[in-house]
Amino acid sequence: MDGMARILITSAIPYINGIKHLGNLVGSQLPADLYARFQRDIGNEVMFLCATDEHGTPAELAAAKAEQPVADFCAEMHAVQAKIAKGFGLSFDHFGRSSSAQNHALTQHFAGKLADAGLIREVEDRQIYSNADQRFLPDRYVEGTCPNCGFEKARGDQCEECTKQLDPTDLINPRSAISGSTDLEVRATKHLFLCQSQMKDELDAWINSKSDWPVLTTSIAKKWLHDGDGLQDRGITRDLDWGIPVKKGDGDWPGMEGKVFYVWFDAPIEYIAAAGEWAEANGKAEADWQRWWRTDKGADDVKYVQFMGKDNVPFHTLSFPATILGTNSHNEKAGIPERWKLVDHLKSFNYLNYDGGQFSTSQGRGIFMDQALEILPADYWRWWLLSHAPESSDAEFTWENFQQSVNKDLADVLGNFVSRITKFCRSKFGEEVPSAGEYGPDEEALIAELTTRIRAYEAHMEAMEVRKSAQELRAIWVAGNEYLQATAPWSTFKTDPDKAAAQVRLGLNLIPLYAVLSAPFIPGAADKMLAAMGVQDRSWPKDVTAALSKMPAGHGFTVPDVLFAKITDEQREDWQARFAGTRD
RNA sequence: GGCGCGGUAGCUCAGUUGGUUAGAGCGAUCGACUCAUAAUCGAUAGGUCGGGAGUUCAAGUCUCCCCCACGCCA
Repeated sequence: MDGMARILITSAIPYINGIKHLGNLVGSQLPADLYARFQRDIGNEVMFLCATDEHGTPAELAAAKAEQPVADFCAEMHAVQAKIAKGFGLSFDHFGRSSSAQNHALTQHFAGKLADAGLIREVEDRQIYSNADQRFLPDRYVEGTCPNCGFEKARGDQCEECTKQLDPTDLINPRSAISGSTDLEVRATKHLFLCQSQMKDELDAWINSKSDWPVLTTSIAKKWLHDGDGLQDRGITRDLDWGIPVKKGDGDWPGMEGKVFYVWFDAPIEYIAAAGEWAEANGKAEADWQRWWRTDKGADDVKYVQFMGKDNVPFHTLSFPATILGTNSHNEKAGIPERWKLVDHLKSFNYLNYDGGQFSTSQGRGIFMDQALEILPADYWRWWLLSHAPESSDAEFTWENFQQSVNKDLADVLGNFVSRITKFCRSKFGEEVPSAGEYGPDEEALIAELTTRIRAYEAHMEAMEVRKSAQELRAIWVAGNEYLQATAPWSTFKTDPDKAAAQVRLGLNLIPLYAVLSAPFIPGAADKMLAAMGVQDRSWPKDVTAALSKMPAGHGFTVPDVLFAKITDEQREDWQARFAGTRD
């Protein structure tokens, strides 16, 4: 916190196909937002980027189901996701789209660089083509009878009944999962593979240098690096219409006409492209976004942090870095200055389960982001999800736990604190900060405790220790209640009104302090607190004594409405029943 | 089957490079207060740290075996 640091933050980009559930939210976007808000609040320069991941077969099929052109479908779903993200207070500097012109250009650019570097090879392959659908079918979109167990709805990649790995050509009576057509044929096709295996040692050394990354992150990466025959090359193209056309930079790629890049290749590049979209949307120059991503153009002092669920770790620790490292080392050899930023810290999360099972997008099981906002304000969800973030292991959402935590932490400890001190002041001194009395040992002790705790809170936030941060913040709220309980201004008032005035003055000043500290977790309530207190100064409490004088004697305020209404047993039971099944 | 992450009070979790009587929040019980959203504050109870063996002066913390849950891969 000495000097202004520059922090680049990206959250795993959600797939365009439908609204995400709370498990997705807590695994990437929400903790990323917490970190972004905190870094901004302590005065650092932040670029927080996210986007929708729009390419691939699932998007095409969802669009077909909605009877829409896929581009229209994506545009519509992007708007829906953007609106919900806003509803949750996700403070992206830009929420982009992997289908953007910027991503097309960059993806083709990187592919060209990798080809120049000798890191791309062409592979002849035979794939199932559906004449009725007029398209190649990805393995899992071929259905048929399992040759192993006879299950009639086995998928071309694996039989879900006997779990045997399959090749689509193994299936008996194969048919298209899209149209049901049996008019299928095997056709020869050609695909590009990224030669990750060539970069195994470089990636290994890089991962090994990251001693401060979560164990979850490095263990997944090392497993992929060393398991079996080691890191495998991966196909980066597909025979689809919807996607980024395969090109070598600006030029054509002979033999690859009509093919597009595979989503996992273009999706992470969208992190970079989103910065370009940000620049375009805000009337900025190329240099303005490049200073975040190009180490040869000012991004050297940027700290880049990624947030994601554990399922995304392999792509972010191996495939995307292979793209960046391969490009950079090629440029170095060729004497080209262009260098791209690699991730500095990768914060990964386990899964959040729902009431004894998994959240499931495909089965519609659990609570989805739009539904969550329909029943409660974002702050309730933000607080519970973040204070129970699945950091060390999978975590579980239950309605009982949610009700209990939220009622206790938000309504009783924080909300009621604001309520009790403002109402007491109003009844004894009116709606302005009383001026009489001086601070004494009780107040000094409180300030000392708060200082210690705030420093601990900052350290946890800086380290992205989400649960610990929440715990410390809660302890800071509790300290206010302890102070009131110990000094008891309602008693003091009877014998020494001046002293009570000083106690109330301090109590009131805790509200804007709490608002600023809590804003990364519960931005909505923080705004309400500051507004009610008539405080515009949102500066971070580097000095607690100074921070506790934002409401000087005579400063007017209003008693805010109840900050957090409690969740009643009836509501809980109602929601429990409503979200017990699956969504259509 | 292989690998990975976990298995610590009723519940959710902390436990740094092995070191005095294993901690927190919630819940429970008791008490204090009555300003407040029947809120708050304090105290107490509750754990052979999944099981077993080993290393060590000393192990929740290291080693080995086993059991359970979850995940990834075959």
